[in-house]
Amino acid sequence: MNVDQSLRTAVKQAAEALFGQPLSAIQLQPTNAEFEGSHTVVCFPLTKLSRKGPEETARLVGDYLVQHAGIVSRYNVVKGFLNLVLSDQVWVDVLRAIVANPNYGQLPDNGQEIMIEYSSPNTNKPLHLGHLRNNFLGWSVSEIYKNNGYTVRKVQIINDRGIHICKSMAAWKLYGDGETPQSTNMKGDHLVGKYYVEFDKAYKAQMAALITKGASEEEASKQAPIMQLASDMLRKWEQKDPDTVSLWQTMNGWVYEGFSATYARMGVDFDKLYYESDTYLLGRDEVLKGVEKGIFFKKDDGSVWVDLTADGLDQKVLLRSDGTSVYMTQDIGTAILRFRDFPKIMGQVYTVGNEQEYHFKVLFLILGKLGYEWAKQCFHLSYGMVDLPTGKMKSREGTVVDADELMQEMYEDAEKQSRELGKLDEMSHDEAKRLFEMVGLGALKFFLLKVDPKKRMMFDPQESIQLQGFTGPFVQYTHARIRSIIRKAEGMGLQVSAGDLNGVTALEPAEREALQVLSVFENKVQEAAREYAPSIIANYAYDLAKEYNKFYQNIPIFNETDTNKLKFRIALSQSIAKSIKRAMHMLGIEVPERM
RNA sequence: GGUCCGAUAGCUCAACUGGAUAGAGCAUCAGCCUUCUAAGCUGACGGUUCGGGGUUCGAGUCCCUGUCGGAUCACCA
Repeated sequence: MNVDQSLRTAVKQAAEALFGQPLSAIQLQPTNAEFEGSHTVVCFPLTKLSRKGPEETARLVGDYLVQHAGIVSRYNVVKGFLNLVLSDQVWVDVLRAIVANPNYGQLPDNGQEIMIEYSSPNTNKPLHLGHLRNNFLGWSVSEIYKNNGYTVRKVQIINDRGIHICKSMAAWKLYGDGETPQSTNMKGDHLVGKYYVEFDKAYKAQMAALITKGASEEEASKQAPIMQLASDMLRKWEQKDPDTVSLWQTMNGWVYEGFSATYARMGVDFDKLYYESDTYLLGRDEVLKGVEKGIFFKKDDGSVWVDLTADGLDQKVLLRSDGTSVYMTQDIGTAILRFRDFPKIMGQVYTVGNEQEYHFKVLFLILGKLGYEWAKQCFHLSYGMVDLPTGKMKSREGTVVDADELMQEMYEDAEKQSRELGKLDEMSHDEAKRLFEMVGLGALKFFLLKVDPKKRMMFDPQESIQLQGFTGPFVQYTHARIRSIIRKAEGMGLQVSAGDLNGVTALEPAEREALQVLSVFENKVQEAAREYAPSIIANYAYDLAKEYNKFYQNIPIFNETDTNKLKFRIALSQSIAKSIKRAMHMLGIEVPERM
């Protein structure tokens, strides 16, 4: 039973009966903590129908609800706000329904399919903090959609082609001395990234030398030998020169090996990978077809453009004058290919930083112009940059926070803090290690996901390793506490099912309040999908844990001698633990049995 | 310069899409472990929601305007 729904219909009936007119929308909100009640009807909009003052209107509705709607036991009116107190029986029924539903928090299959893209790295350097926000967001939104009843296809596009990878290749060829991940004992992505940095160093030095010899900055940027080597490699790659392609394959292979280790530790995965090297030609074909159909136009130099001035944007290049693809071309091809591969998907979500908002605006417009209906169902999940206290992250200046290093630091810090707290007495070595991983990564993921994705956020390392307050470990700890209770109950032979929740008639305030928070879980799951916002789930998980801790602190469960009440409390605890676990899973965070 | 975001407690973030006296955490201070895990709980302190107008029963939220910060407007990706 859904309390909100019942209340809405009840208020609707009340309004019709009292004022003789149908009511389109009802404003129902949680009651402020300072007043008695759980639900509040905002009565100002009703005054137009009632032709009475807000307070009198509220009282009329309140009286009607107490008399006619079985679930409202009393009410109070503050200004135009009608605060409703539901009978405890209603709350017991709510818990009964939750206990009876093993999938509470997960909505039934809706038959719809959706594709979500995230990660999408370049293959010339390792993943960093920005990628972590991206991956955690994309993975979490996927889980949130699954919990809303969708079939989800998780994908990424790997930018494995282009000048950036040729830069690492050029530097390795010049200075690499045959180094491999095996010979250096380095992760492949880090090794390739090292040569990307080498390239930049050499490039800068060569440019400086040319400039002192009198070259302009632009000339120097093109004439630097190492850049010429990289450009040459790109040309050779496009001509499928065997040596170049082989080196490209080898170095990309190193990167993929490194990435898969990073993804494994991050706990993210994909249903299908797309490679730019496979899709850019399709994109070019589609663009050429568009030229034939008159959707795009060709300039005298042979370059192909789309005119978006009618949509308030500019003209945009789609093929260079030499016929090669640009970023946009590749994305057009990828999008089309994906809808061919997965014909049932209704739309696509692109998890990409907000610096690319313009790009996606243009992409979706172009796909629409090409006649693809699904273009309307494409959504750019645009998220803000992650800032450091020292300022913006810049790979060139070495101020990036490396993903692998950060995860390892979080692990070590979780270990250190756990030891200081003396939490490990009864734990095996393996269990302890799993716990550090859970807590370290949980802290990191929660920290990155608790903020509204749209907003730029600050990553303070000191704050991210906090285990107290509004953090992942706080929620994990609450779960472990509840599990401890459940174990004790099971040890006493107490198993609780929905049918056992009869004999309770009066609730403690702390019980009612915890139950109230528990009861809105599915609303939050829906809201999170609608907003593409894991932060809604993170905030909810925190609220739920916080509310449980209040209950835990106030009411000693096992002091209760009335078996009915005892069972009620255990059922409530159990349900909250399960909901915490499910909510945290939607964030990609595991919860421990003890900590 | 055009367009698009953002600005809320000392710091990091909320605020159910226009509702009540704007809430959490961190930090600071004061309490609570012989009772289910103190990674917890309870209190105190902390606000001209960037400034100025407007809309209405009601504005952090909507409109106008100014200030500050950021992104973007490439034959880069």
